[in-house]
Amino acid sequence: MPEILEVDSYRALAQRVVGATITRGWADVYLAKKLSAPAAWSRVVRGRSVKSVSRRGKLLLLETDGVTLAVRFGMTGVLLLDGEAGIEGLFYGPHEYRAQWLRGGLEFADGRRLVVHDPRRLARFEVDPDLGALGPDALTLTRREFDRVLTVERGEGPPIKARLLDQARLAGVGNLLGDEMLFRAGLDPRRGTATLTGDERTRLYRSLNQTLRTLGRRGGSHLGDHMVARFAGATCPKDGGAMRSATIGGRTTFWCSRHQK
DNA sequence: AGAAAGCCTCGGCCGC
DNA sequence: TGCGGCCGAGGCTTTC
Repeated sequence: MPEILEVDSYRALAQRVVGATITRGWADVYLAKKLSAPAAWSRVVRGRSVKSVSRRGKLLLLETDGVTLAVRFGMTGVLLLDGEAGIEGLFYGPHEYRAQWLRGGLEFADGRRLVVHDPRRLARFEVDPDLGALGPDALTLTRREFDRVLTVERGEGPPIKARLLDQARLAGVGNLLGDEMLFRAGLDPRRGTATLTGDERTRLYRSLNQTLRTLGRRGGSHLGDHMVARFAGATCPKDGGAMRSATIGGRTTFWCSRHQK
């Protein structure tokens, strides 16, 4: 579930530990998969103090004196601070938290605990992540940056949906946000990226911003207008057209056959 | 039983 | 025809 909006709320939660000193860190073998060894996390984090907290796309960043600690949340990761969730609830998966699904975290000198709850174990800890591998952040994307996101080297380029999900080009948009912004922009997700006209690019840029603001206000990536029609045989809530679905960019995609051209 | 909102790797093939 | 890089498929993992 975590797309950029959820991770941004995790960031806001984690902001509260700025200034705190880490006394202990732990991680299970999955959470530590990108590290040299499972024990590396404990070793690296001990004694560090948190200088600042930020986010790049779906990656949460904790700057400490010396290293940058990062968290990827995968599909079901949630950040908890002393049992308080960074978000309201999960769309998929359980709507409850279980101790057995706490996969790792940090403990501070003041007694607080920041932990990752992740039933499906696709969340990952990282140390000094390569931020160069990520495109510009979707929440602060300028029009100029967006035009670069849509720049294609050859031919028609990938389907526009696939390009929006490509974290190396644009950081933060996941499957649900991608579908919602295309739904609002009235664009067929299968369209080759380079086939978009100037007007369509403008429409999509506005839709991206509007989608992020609106769903941010509503409280999550799963609260988009097209969500009620995310099943086989659904009818478009906007114009009653038949909804279609296919795998695009590796993810299940839904769109309206009538107003998304 | 099948599909799931993320990410990573690999192999095929596209276009120069 | 050769090559680099792009792009999609598949896998990971567990749950409902």
